[in-house]
Amino acid sequence: MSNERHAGRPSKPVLTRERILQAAFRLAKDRTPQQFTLTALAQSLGVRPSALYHHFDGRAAVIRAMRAALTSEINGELLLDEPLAEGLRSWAHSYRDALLWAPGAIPLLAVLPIDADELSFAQYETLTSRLENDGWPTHCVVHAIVAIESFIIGSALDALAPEDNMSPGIIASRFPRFAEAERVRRSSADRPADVTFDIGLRALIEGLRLWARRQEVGG
Amino acid sequence: MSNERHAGRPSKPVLTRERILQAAFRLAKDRTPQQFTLTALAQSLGVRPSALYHHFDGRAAVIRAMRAALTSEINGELLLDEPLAEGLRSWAHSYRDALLWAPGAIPLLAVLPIDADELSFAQYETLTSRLENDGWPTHCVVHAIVAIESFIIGSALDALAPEDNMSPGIIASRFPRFAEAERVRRSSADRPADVTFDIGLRALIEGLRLWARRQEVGG
DNA sequence: GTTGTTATTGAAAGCTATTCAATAATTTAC
DNA sequence: GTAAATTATTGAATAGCTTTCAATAACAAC
Repeated sequence: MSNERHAGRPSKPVLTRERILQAAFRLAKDRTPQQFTLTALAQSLGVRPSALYHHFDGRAAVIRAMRAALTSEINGELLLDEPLAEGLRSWAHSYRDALLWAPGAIPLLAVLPIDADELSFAQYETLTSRLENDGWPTHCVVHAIVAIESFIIGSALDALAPEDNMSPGIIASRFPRFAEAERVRRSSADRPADVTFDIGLRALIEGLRLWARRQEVGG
Repeated sequence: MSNERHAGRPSKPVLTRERILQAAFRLAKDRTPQQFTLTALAQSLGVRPSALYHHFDGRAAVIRAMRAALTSEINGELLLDEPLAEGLRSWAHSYRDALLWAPGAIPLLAVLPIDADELSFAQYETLTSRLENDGWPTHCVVHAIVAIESFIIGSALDALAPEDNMSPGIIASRFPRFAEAERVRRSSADRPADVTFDIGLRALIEGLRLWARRQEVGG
């Protein structure tokens, strides 16, 4: 029972950046950002909060590292799938999946100033090449990328909301048409938020492609 | 100089819910969520933090009230504009504008569990009616609404990022095609985020309309 | 005028992040 | 092999946060 640790360096190292990050993601899964504290993180690792400062510069640094870890989970290779629309969709799904893997982390990340990293730029470069090679005018490319990314992030936030968020319940009688439409949507086998994401994504990509075509012709 | 206030009820009431909310929005404009504290809010009102508890149940209640205020800024009437696509676009712009009016509030709101309120439901009901009257199949309606709303929220978050967020700067040489495409986008007179939002919104609406049409025919 | 209600201050408890000295184990240097 | 340096932890201390509650003073009702 002498699992007690004293002050001083432990015989076997207790913490690593990886272990801390793992615990951070575990914690983020079922905590609100306010409940995501270094105290709780330390406790889940059986360690004092100050010990974390040997591996990270503080709470914000932990969260930045989490974002980097999530970013690296996005599979940029998928962008090369054929045809283009297919590659875009696969990549977008991979992006959203990575975000949803740690639900509690999304608002956490949304709150920090975003410093686009190396890896994100690499993916943007790939995206740009694919779009341009497919005939998209240069001035359309970044608009398309940002629009898709915005949709992905908004959809991830939507997926966080409780599933019955859109069900008026008692209010149903006062908003009958919407209540019925929502009932229909929820009758699907899959999670409504997932279905909506796929539908919206396809629609957005198709709409952007049509727009880019018109830009091409019109000048 | 005897502006000093003692303990005890002041001669003229110092606080009202409205005054507190005004100050909260002012504060949210240039503070991160972490810096959005009741202490700071109280100070900006020349009052002690505990005084706020007479008007709101706490920090979360203040933020909820801010969300309600923002929601009421969204102009649902615009949904009735003709034609449908035009109404949708006006409404979406009004929605995003309301969010952007208090930039610091967006991450704040994104963090709280979202309890859709009366007013949101009313707008959803209007939306549903418009779409159905325009021939959209019932099972398409809520997917379309949620997709558009996700895009709006994602775009609002995007507009929060520093403007030069996407400019690789020194990294330009390593990602030449993207760097050039982004340079072109930023050469526009308007704020890039605003332009992208309008483009993406049109594309999304067009894509959704095409999809809904196909659903109509195919069953 | 007394009594009750209201809106504030002030004090206190219990969180939090962060800093830094103290400590002990390991690694390095000689 | 031992001394010195480095490393990874604990423990204590500070400062700021939210929240609760008693104390206070003005106003309102009767």
